Amino acid sequence: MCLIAMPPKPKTEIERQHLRTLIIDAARELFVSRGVEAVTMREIAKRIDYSATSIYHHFEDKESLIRAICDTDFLALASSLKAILQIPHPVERMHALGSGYAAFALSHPNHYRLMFMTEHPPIDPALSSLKQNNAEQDAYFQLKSVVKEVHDTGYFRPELHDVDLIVQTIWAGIHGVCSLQITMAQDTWVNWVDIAARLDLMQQMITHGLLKD
Amino acid sequence: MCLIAMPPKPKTEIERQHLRTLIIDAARELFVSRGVEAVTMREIAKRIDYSATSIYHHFEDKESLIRAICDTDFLALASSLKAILQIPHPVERMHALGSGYAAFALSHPNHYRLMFMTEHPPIDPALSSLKQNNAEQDAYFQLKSVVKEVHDTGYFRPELHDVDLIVQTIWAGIHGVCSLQITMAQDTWVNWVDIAARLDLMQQMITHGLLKD
DNA sequence: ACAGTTACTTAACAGTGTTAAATTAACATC
DNA sequence: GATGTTAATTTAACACTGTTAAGTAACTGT
Repeated sequence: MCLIAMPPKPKTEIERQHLRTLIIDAARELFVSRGVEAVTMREIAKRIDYSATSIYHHFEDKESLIRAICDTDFLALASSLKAILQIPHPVERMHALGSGYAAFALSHPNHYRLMFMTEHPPIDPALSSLKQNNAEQDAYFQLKSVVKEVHDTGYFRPELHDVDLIVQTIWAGIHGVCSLQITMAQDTWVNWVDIAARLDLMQQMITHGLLKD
Repeated sequence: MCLIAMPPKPKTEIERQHLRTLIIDAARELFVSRGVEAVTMREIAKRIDYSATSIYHHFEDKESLIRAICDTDFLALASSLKAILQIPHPVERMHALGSGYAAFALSHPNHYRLMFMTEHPPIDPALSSLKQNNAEQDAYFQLKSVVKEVHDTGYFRPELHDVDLIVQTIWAGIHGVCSLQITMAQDTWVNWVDIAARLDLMQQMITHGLLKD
């Protein structure tokens, strides 16, 4: 009987996975509530009653842990947008994707900050379980598909041809509203208008700015 | 004669200011080239041949130092836009302000990251030397003035009335392009189009989206 | 029964921002 | 001119960080 040190038995792969997700979940919860930098490895470990060192058995370093979380969050983002892909009219669908994306960003600000507002070392695709160009897992691809359809149907202004350019500009617009809200909403220098109104005007700007009259 | 310890004489206010700006300049240079988090207080001190501790005589902590730098950078941003305010036609001027802002962001990415992409504790206006609502010092005010003029001249779509809302949306658009570029340009997941083209389409989106046809 | 592997632990390292306790120099006063 | 005060700066130290080395206990295969 071991009361203090509680050591180990060789584990099955499934048990290893279990601890791995235990770490991820604890870390995510802490990261999300207080931000990545404020949370220490020791704290994550304490939360699941392990020593800090044991995290390093499952993740190379803190950055890897962060990216593992990002990975599942990219998936979560794409999943949260899946239902929208059912909307029949492509322009409506494009609009709804923007709103859905913003809803994700604003309701998971710390996830979002991690995913799109902090620089990460270049991704080793081998380590990521995410499938690029997959409508279930790749949010960029989801938007690109819709934009392509809107383009093919001839709704865009005639001078607009580069689908990637259009996608990246729409993305930038929505991202701009969300990221400004996340970092600067507390700032008193600016007299901030309601976020819903800002998002709405951005959407108008996107439609009026890109679509034929 | 003191060779090693080189200690102090009571300094005049002007000499104090001198060391203060010495610290700021050294810190800025390091921050800008490698980012805030990567630079240590000891390193800044070594750069100007002082001990780390002496920085704390001039700045309460690292965050204060960072904000002092931000402060001068906000001023630099507004200054860099001053010439644009001479452009006679308000719509042209609005467009040029967007380009000028983006040029600043993209040529000083680490300043920009500090100014608009990282959360700071709420500003104590007493500690800031910046004058709000001043055309020489407040970039938000600069844009707002132009937008107001465009609005008063009746160029905006008739349904657009809230000047702050318009300003914040234009800002979000340009900021979105710039911040996405700064954090994600290295990301290989997305097939990035040339930044100039993205900026250009955003500007088109702004004009077509907000102005009367 | 014994080695080897696995899963973990404690201890330690090198570094961080920051603070307390000297140290030294110039000034003001007697 | 000695003396005490004050200001500027230093070295030493603290509490903490991510991370690594070295150890330990339990299970496995032989």
